[in-house]
Amino acid sequence: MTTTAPDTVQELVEAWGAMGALWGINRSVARVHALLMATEGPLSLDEIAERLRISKGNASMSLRELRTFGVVRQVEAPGDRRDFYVTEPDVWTMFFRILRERKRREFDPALEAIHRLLARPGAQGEVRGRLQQMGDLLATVEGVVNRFLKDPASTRAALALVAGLPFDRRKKRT
Amino acid sequence: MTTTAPDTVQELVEAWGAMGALWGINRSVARVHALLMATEGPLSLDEIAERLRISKGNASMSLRELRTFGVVRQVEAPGDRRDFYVTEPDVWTMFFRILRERKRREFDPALEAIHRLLARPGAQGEVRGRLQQMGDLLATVEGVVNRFLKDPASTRAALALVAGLPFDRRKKRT
DNA sequence: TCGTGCGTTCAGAATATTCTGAACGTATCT
DNA sequence: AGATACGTTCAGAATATTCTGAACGCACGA
Repeated sequence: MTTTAPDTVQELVEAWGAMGALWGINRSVARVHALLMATEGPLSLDEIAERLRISKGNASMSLRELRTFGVVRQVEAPGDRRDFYVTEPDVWTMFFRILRERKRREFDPALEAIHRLLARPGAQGEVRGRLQQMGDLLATVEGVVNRFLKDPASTRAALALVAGLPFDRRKKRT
Repeated sequence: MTTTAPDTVQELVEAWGAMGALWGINRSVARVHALLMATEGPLSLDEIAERLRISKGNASMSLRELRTFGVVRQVEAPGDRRDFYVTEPDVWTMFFRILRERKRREFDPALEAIHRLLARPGAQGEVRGRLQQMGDLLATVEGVVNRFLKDPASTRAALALVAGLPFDRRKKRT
C-alpha cells in the first residue's frame, strides 16, 4: 500500500477529475494528476493505467499533457526500463499556467472584440458601460494570472488577504 | 440597426460563446448573454433566436438558465404579448454567481476528500504538503468568491490592486 | 367557442469529446 | 538475429453534450 489510504485517495481522484472541467482539463488528465498528487513515490505508466482503470494509451496521452503543462516530470529508476512519473509539488503554478493557456485561446479574442466595439464612435451609454465592465473583468483576471506567474509568493499572499483567509497554514518557505 | 455594429457584435458573440466554457456555461447560453450585452434595448425571444440562428427551444432554455443565474431579466412591452429580455448590467456578479454554483458542485467534494485525507494519521510529508496546497488553493478561490458576493465593490478594488491594474476606468458608483 | 400567437418542454438527432486497443517503433537482452 | 518490454499514436468506438423541432399548454381576442 504505497498510498495514504486507497479508498479516500479514490475519492480525491474522482473529485479532482470532476473539478478538472472547471479549469478546462479533461477528466482523465485530472485523475492522473490527482493520483500522482496523492501518491508518495513515482508511478509507472502501467501502474497509473491500472489504478485508474484507463487504457495505457489514455494514460500516455494524459501524462503528455501534464508534462506540457509542466506539472508532471519523468524520473528514471536505477536499472528499470520503464518511465516513472511524479508531480511537481506546486499546484498553484499548475493552476495558473493552465489559466494562462486558456487566456490566450479564449480571453484574447473576446478582449479584442470588446475593444473594437468600444472604439466605434457609435458606442452608446448602456452598452458602452457593460462592454467596459466585461473588459475590466477580463483584464483583472488576466492581471492576476500574469502577476502570479511573475511573482507567485506575493500574489498568493495578496490573494489570501483578499479572500479573507485565516492565513496560518503553510510551513513557510519564502 | 438597433445595435452598435452588427459584424463586430457578431465577433463578440462568438468570442464570448467560446469563453463561456471557461466558466462552465455552454456556448448558446453565453452567446445569448453576449447578444443582450451588446444590444441597447430589450429583445424578444424570437428576435434572439433569429439573430443567433438557434432554435426557439434553445433560446428559451438558454434564457431560462441566464435568468436562474440572475443575469437576465424579463421586461414587458406595453401592448405586446411577447416577453422581452435585458441583461442585468453587472457582469462581475454574473461571473461570481456562476463560480459559486460550480464551487458547490465541484469544489466542495474535492475539499472534503482532501480534508479526509489530511485527517488520516498516516499522511506523510510530501503528500501531505501537496494536499495542503490543493486545499489552500481551493479555499482561496472560495474565499474570493464569497467575499465578492458579500461585498462586490471592495473586492473588485482589491482584485484590481492584486492584478496591478492602472485602475482608472469606471464612472464611480459607490 | 374556436383560432392564433407565444413560450416551454423533451425525445431523439446532431455534434463534440473522450477513450480504447491494435499496430507500430525503439531499445534492450539472449 | 529474434524475442521481449515498453511507450506512443491514431482510427474508430463509446460516451457526453448540445440542439432541434414537433407537440403541447396557456392566454388572449374575435
